[in-house]
Amino acid sequence: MLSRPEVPVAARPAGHQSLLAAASAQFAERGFHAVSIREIAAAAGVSLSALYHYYPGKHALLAALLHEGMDDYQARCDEAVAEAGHDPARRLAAVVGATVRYRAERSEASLLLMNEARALEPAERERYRTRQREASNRFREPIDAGVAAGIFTTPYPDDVRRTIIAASNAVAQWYRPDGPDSLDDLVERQVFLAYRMLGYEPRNPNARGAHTATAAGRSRRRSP
Amino acid sequence: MLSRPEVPVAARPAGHQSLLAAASAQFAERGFHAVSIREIAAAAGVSLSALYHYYPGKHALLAALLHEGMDDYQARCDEAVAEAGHDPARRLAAVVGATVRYRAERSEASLLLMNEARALEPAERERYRTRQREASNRFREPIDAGVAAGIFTTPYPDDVRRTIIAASNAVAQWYRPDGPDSLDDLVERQVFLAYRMLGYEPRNPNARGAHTATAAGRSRRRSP
DNA sequence: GCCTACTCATCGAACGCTCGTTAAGCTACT
DNA sequence: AGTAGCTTAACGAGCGTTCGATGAGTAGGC
Repeated sequence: MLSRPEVPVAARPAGHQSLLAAASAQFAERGFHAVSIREIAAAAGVSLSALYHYYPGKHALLAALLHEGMDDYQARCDEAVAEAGHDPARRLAAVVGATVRYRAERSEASLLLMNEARALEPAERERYRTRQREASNRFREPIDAGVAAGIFTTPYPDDVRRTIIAASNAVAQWYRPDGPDSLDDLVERQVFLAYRMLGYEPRNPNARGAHTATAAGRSRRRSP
Repeated sequence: MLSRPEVPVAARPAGHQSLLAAASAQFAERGFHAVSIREIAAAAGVSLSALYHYYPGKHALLAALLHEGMDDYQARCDEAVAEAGHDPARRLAAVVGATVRYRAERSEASLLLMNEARALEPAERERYRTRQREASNRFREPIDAGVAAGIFTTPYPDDVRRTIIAASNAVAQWYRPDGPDSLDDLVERQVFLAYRMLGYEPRNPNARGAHTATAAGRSRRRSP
């Protein structure tokens, strides 16, 4: 269906893999320009020039990390939205759930996606910004649909959308998987607050998680 | 009252002033490590060494910008909270209003405060992180007070607090003073959404801006 | 009233180091 | 034989920082 194949990754040499892991960790923590390729290579346990075997330069390595992270996030959103059906409230809950989960489970990649795009070279940055806009539109669509259908009664849908996005993204900065918070509960609370801001009244508000995600969405694995 | 004097700044030489302005602009747009001190000096119209007349190095320049921005933000918060009295709802509205206004009016400084702290050297970074925690506690205090008093009925005060902070901070990234949005209206909507999430019912919800800020807070100038 | 001493604000030139990048070569497998 | 997956060694550019000098302003002693 999509242009991206389903299985073919895996066969990445260990050096390549550890290079990506080291670069992702360092870029996310300290920022693209603060990290030298010598530090990345050392952390990955390979030589400086291994990087140039896989990428034409430092910027291309960053671009690869960003696009790969974005691919992953988009795939998760696609899956969640597909399960959600056509009800705007459920569609929005699916996007919020997928986003919060990605920010929490892949916080390193999330920090990269959110903070390091400005280090890309202009052409690549423009391509990436387009993908970011698409991601932001995933929230806009169900909100506008719900407002048009009259089930979301907020007078300020744009402000609500921006607030929901900001809150979901912020998860990458504070959530710790070893903390007291269960991720499922966090998603549920985020959706609850989103509904509150939208002025949405779920039909059976007492059913735990009725509008957050399906069981399949909660304990997710990429391959069955 | 405070240890900071009221008038003595002003007498900063033109070179110093333009150095700070250039550094702030460049650091905010491209990040600390992406900008060389030669670029800053060139943009400021002074020589490289002028920087070393005022600061012991590049990192100290960043630290000065961050602390000065934080001083400014804290002073605005102090003023707004002092005007708000003791009602938790009004106190929270004052903090949200001061924050949103600062993020909108001083978006360059805000981006610096939010994104560039990680470039500080460890000791200075720790000092700065403490100030950030203090700023975050300005939201916690009125929320907890309102919950304790029973006027905020949300079951999730921590999530609401994080969402309010994230939404207020995000203003620095999207608000444009030449856009269609009036800043006063934006503040009002942000406070409205905060109240919604908190489950707070203002006594006269139709009074425009009744709970956002006083007229003095809306059209503010530092000196009378 | 003027010389002296000193500080402030700024400059140009250089230093040593680290950066991203390149070139050339070496295994080990297919 | 050829390619995939690296290696060591070097290059030039640009980095943050340092040094010493210069001119303008200014306060104090005579």
